[in-house]
Amino acid sequence: MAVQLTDPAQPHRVPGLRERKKQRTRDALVESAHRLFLEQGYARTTVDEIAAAVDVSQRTFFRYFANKDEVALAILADAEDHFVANLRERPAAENPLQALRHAIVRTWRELGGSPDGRPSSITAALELIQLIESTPTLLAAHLRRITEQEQIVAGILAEREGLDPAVDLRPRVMAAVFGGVLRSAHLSWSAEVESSGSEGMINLIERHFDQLGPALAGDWRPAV
Amino acid sequence: MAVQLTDPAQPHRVPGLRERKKQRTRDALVESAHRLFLEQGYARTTVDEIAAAVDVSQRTFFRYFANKDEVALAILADAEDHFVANLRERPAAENPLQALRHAIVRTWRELGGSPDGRPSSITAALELIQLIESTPTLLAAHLRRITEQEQIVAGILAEREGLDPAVDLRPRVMAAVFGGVLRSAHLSWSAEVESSGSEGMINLIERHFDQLGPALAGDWRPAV
DNA sequence: GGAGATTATGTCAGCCTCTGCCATTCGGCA
DNA sequence: TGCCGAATGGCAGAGGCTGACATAATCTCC
Repeated sequence: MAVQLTDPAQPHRVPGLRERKKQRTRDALVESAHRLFLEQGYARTTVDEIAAAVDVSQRTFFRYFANKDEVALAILADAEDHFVANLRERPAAENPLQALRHAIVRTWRELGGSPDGRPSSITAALELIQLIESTPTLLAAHLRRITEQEQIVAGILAEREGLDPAVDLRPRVMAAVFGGVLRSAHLSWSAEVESSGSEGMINLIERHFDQLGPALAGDWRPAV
Repeated sequence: MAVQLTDPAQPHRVPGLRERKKQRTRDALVESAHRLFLEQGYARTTVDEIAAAVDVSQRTFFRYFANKDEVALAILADAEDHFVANLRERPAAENPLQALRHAIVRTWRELGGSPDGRPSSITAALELIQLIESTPTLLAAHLRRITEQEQIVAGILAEREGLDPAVDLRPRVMAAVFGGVLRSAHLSWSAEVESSGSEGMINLIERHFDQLGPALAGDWRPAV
């Protein structure tokens, strides 16, 4: 989830200088951190370096991000927000699995298709996924965030279907399954030698979804 | 995975004093750490405290465990080993989903049923699961371990079915789904006010598995 | 436009996790 | 008994992270 630094109570007011400055500092920290992590690795980059790159004290860094993980994973927050929004907009006619699948594919397409001003939020996202898969510490933090997202997804699904998530287990099970499939796709993607861009990622996600039915089917014998 | 400190090359030789001492130190560290974590919380317990409780230097602690997470999660290693062994022993006639389900249920029954000498490895495991769910740092580390386990599970499934895991996505998808279902069950269990023992856990796992089919089914309308 | 209230930032001290290095001690074994 | 390798302890230090306090920047209202 992208942090909302501006006051949400006054949606149409131009944020003051203070807010704009904070946003700029935050963005600069995320960008510098991302660049440094890619250049020298996550562990070999210190918080002091990141702060220095933005000309800010270390203490200030920790006022923007609770820890080093957070600044690294911030890049995925955008995508996650998009996904949640997309899921909420899926037509009621779709069943949960369809809605999830369409929402995630659409999210990747949106991020990949439109270079929205910035060079590309998608490039950074894909770079980050590779970094995550090769950095145990980051992977752990990422997985925790993912499971939090799953709770939200479960809530949306329950709402869609008019179910009480405290009683009916299906939303949570579905969200967990979805999370698993997605993680598996990410892993496959990052393991590829030439990790293709968002097209390759979308392709892998689709293929993994396609295997969900066959995997759960009783008999695996007939080859894929 | 329970660390094997004794020399595996000579299975029938009585381990020497040195090995036994190391095993005792390790066990003591795990036990003390677990007790302290439950008493005062994970974050509020320092490594120094744990080491002091076993009368060992901090430096020695870090020779046994790579980090603080590891000593906490060590308690689940036994259960994980049991599970992997159980999965390998499932008859070939069972399909993957059945094999996974039976293996995990059997694992919990074994741990819960036979108080094997020690007061109860199961009690500690259940306590730990609750601790994990209420401690973000631990949860992150736990999730990372779980996903590593999933790779192993995927390998076993591929072997069972005679598939090449590099080509066929089904083993990995199945392993990821299984991991998701299990994690969901753990979460449900730990959220219960009066978290019943292993019986309650087994019951929840069964119920979550039962919801797997219905969750993936097209139509959710007919209530559970 | 300025006084005073808010808020962001910097500095500093300090705790905790984790690591490398070297000296010492302990168990295994001839 | 004496030697060798393994385990341990102590120490110094890097790096993540936090609380407390002072300073500087912005905002608000007159």
